[in-house]
Amino acid sequence: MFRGVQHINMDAKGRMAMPARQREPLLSECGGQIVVTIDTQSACLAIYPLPEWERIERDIQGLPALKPAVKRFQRLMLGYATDLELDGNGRMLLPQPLREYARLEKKVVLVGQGNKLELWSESLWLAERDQALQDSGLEAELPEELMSLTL
Amino acid sequence: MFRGVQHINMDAKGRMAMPARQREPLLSECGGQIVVTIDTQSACLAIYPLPEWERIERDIQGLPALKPAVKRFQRLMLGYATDLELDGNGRMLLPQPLREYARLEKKVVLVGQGNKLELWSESLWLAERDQALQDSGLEAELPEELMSLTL
DNA sequence: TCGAGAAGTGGAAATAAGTGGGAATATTTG
DNA sequence: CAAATATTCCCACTTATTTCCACTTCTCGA
Repeated sequence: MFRGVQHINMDAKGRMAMPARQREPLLSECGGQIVVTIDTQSACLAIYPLPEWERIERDIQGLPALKPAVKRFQRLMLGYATDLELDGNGRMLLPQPLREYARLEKKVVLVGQGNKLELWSESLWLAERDQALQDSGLEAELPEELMSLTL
Repeated sequence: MFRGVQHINMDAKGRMAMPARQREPLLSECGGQIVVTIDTQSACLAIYPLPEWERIERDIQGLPALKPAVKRFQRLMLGYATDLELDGNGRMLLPQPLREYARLEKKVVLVGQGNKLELWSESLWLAERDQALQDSGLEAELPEELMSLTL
């Protein structure tokens, strides 16, 4: 399970050190083999351990490809999906197309989401977070499902 | 069950001694494994014993993620959720993103809330408490659910 | 009121993590 | 085919984190 928010610096070569806390599970679960793709809803990347991605990939390919919207979704998710390995120092080298998609600069944020990690540019993450916090302030805006949660 | 309000000092490294009163239940219930996340309504943190958090996590992940407001809520709650353990001296080390979110300085306040603990900066806690006390004076403002309580 | 034990606090040393640079290898291009 | 450029791999340094130990303060009981 991936949890926690971490602020990370990407170096000039596009390398990013995977924080030790997340590195352990990645190495033990899949020997450091991961898949990175885009999030089609937001300008961020999704990072999966290889076995988890393979399950998702099957699900995506099982969708009815005749529907144009589904087909487009498949193109994006599967198209951008890229195999990566952690190098000897536990760093990931992010390919340029992915970096561009998520507008990643030096400062990035890694966010645990249970079965996957999300990677954001710091500025976009802060904007997203503040929007979410505002939402929570306006009770009227919240879907009913949220109101009935027992926290 | 966590009860009581306690004023605590955080040291320069962000370490905070869990009061002995709360430490017992935490150690027996989950071996000192806890999860800390943010409260999206207020600038404070929520501290759960791991098993209790896992229940909540399931509930949150079961929500309809297609609604943008729900997705944002999930990102925040799951993203900030961080595993922690009590160290040999019964202290918690709070990660910086969480400390920043709740604006925690040296003086913090730990508030028992039954199944969880809340952690506040002392100054924000005092302001929140005074506000809550004022609200309670104005009966007209209180939701119906409150009015029907037997205290 | 004094003493013993528990709880809280602080800091230093050891270890681990993060960062940057450079050399070697591969790739592209003229 | 050679030169220039890009990529990968590896090593070394710096910074941060963790662990451990020792001291102080508080609490409870005699």
